[in-house]
Formats: sequence, C-alpha cells, structure tokens
Amino acid sequence: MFSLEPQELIKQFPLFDQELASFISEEAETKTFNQGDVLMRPGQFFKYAMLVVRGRVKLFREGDEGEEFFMYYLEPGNACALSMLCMARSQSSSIMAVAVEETEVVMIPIQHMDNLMKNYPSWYHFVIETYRTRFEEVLNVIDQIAFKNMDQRLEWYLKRQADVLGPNLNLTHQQIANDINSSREVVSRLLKKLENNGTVVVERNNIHWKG
Amino acid sequence: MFSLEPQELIKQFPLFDQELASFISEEAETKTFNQGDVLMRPGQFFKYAMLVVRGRVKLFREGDEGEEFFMYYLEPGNACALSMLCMARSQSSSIMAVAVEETEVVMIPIQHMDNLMKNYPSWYHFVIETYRTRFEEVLNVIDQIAFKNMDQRLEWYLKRQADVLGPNLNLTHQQIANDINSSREVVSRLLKKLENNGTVVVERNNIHWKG
DNA sequence: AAAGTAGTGTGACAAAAATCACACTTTAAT
DNA sequence: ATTAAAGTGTGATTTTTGTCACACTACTTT
Repeated sequence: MFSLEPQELIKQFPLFDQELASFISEEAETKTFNQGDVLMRPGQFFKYAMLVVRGRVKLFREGDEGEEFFMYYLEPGNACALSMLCMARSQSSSIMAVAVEETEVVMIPIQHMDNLMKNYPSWYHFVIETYRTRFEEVLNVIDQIAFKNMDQRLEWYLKRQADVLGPNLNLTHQQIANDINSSREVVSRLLKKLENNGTVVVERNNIHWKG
Repeated sequence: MFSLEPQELIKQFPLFDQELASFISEEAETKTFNQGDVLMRPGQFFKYAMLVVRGRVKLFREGDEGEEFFMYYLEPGNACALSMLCMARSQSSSIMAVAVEETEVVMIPIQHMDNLMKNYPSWYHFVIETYRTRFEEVLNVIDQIAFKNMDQRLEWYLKRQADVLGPNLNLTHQQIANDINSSREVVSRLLKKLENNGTVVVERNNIHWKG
C-alpha cells in the first residue's frame, strides 16, 4: 500500500479540486489487485470507497445457479458506485467485481464519507456523476435484454467491448456466451451472421470489430 | 402549490432531521399530480428533486418501438433517484415516471442541492439510501430478465405488485403483458398455470395473489 | 333487450433460442 | 510426432415464447 500524489489524482479524476485531491492523497491508501482478484462479492460489507486509477475491473451479476451476466467495466477515472453505497448489505445475490488485469485502486475508508460530503463539494459532484453514469449504463442493459433479440444484444455487447478494449477482442465464443447468458453455439452462429454483414472478422480466440 | 409542515415531512421521511425538514418545508413547494400525469419523460431536464408524499408513481423504461417495461413504484417516503441526478441529460431513450393515482410531490429546486449536501448530513444520507435502494431494485430486475423464464418473471412481477398494491390486483392480462414485455396470450396461459398451483385466483380484471 | 366492446381461453403455427451430437481444426503438452 | 485439449462449425431436435385466428363471456351502452 502507498498513496498517490494529488496531481496524479486530479489527472485521473478531473472533477476533483485541489483540496479534495490533497485530502484523499493524505487519507486513502492505494492497493494493487492482480488479474482475477475479486474486489467485491455478493453479500459483502464495504469499508472503502474504491477509485480505479490503473487497470480494469469487470462488473457482473451472478444468478442463483452461478450464471454470469456482464454489466460494465470500471476503468481508470471511474469509481465503484456500489462501494460508495457504504451501508451494510447482505442480499442473496448481488454484484461481482473482478480485476481483468493488474489494477490499482485508491481505497478511501468509509469513515471519511461524512467529512468528504460536507466539506468537499467536488466530492459529492463526483459521487453524483458516478451514480448517474452507472444508473444510465444499467438502464441501457435493461433495454437490451428486455427489448432486443440475441443478435442485436450480441452486436451491442461487442460494440461495448470494443469501445473499452479496442477493436481486437481476445474472446472465445464461450466467454461471450457466458457474458450475455446465451450458449456457445448460438454465439457462433450469430457471429457468422455478423461476419457476413461485415460487422466483425472472426478468428480463433479473436473477434475483430469493424462496426 | 403549497408547502408541508416539517413534522409531516419527518413522518414520511424518517431519515430527515429537524433542521433539514424545516429547510425543505421553507424552500420547497408541493405539487399535486393527477392520475396519468407524467412526472418525468425521456430526455428531460430536471429543475427539482422530487419526493413523493402521497399517492404512487410508476417508473418504466420505454423501448425504441414504444414498448414499455415496468421497473418499480415510488411510494410515499420515496424519492425519485433520477430527479436527484440533476445535471443535464438528453439521451435517446430514458425512463418514464407516471402517477398511477393522485400524487403529491415535494419539489426541491435544484439550486439548493449544494447547500443541502454541505449543511445537512441527513440529506445526503437520504440521497445515498435512495440510490442504493433503486440500484438494488434495478439489479433485481436485471436478474429476472437475464436469468429467468416468463413463468418465474410473471410470478415475481405479481409478487412485487402485491407487495405494493395489496393482494387484489386490478390488472388485465394485457396490462401485465405490457409491463413485462410479453403478450396477452402468454400471460393468460401462465396465469392459468399459477392458478392451478394455487398461487393466484384469476378473475376478470382482477388477479388475487395468494403467494 | 340488442348491440357493441373489452377481456379472456385455446388451438395451431411460427420464430427465437437452447440443447444435443458429433465432426473438424488449431494449439499445447508429452 | 503423437496425443490431448481447447476452440469452432453445423445439422437436427426441443423448449420457450410470440403470433394468428377465432370463439366465448361479461360487462356497457343505447
């Protein structure tokens, strides 16, 4: 654990002002997670608000039978909205957050929240903005699964992946199927259709998005 | 428009402390919406944070082709999470909020937010709690449509309705179909199955939940 | 009371998606 | 180099859900 320079923080979080960055730099610690590490799991207490400064975190919902459903990525400059909903929780099935690469996270102990909210307006602007963004994101997910068919959902999924990871997606059909809660065969077939459209180029372990 | 006594507010919003309730009572206005009135529609600016003190508001998502998808109700003591995400927004398709009965809403002008956040800790606790609750709710919706079949989704839908509206649900099969984005015939058939299970009693314009 | 309308029931069929079976191909392991 | 493992392609079949057609019932309106 080590802390981060205020200037570095502001670069990642442009909404922060000088005093806020200094405070966080002073009081928060930085932790590095390895690929595959779980940052957050269902039914967990939070002792920190988590800000991603490097790497990438994948958020997904887990079903009762262990199914997974991809929600969104947290990237540098993002905060984990749920980690800021500090109060206790212990629901049957909640959300999972896993580092998909080596990831550096600023951890702000929960006991500073009152102070931050009260004395650092740029903090609560950031919090509000974080919620808004995530809420929108989640609503878009609902649109997709409520209103769209698999082919459109797959396309939307790939597009989002490409927006974050770049056009070269190192994904197997099985992994995609897991993320959108479908099956490998269905994904294979739909990918073929997208390839015929010219939307993607399909290779082993790799989908090239041309959207 | 008229304002509300602090004591009345606290009764509805137990998280509010005395000073907060006084401030809101002073600065906010109360507005009454009739059944069917739209409180919020896609791509709208918000000038107020809205707190429901009487009645009921239905929140649902609209699809590109005008489909609807029920999300949740706001009841007395609830606030509209999205109305508090004040900043400008104009997304293609967003959320709809409609009064399902005569509904009284406390409208807090957006320009008081900074002050409220800064000087009334019980306000931001309330805001955080509002977000948390809605976020959870929306995640549960995702679970249902991502992982469950229509029969289970219908059952869950009816259960939620019954939790809010009581066991006697004045709904037609068509209305239910609209809310869960299915079709009337499917709903009819599944209701029959639920009736055989003893989960509901089906009558014209009325479903009696026995869960 | 007759006619109209909204709500419901049900069979037949179509479409979307999941599942099964198995062939084949590329990469990794021994 | 041979085997094993992981990834992909594809037809056949089943399940789930949506659609169409039409009958029927219970309320409303005149």
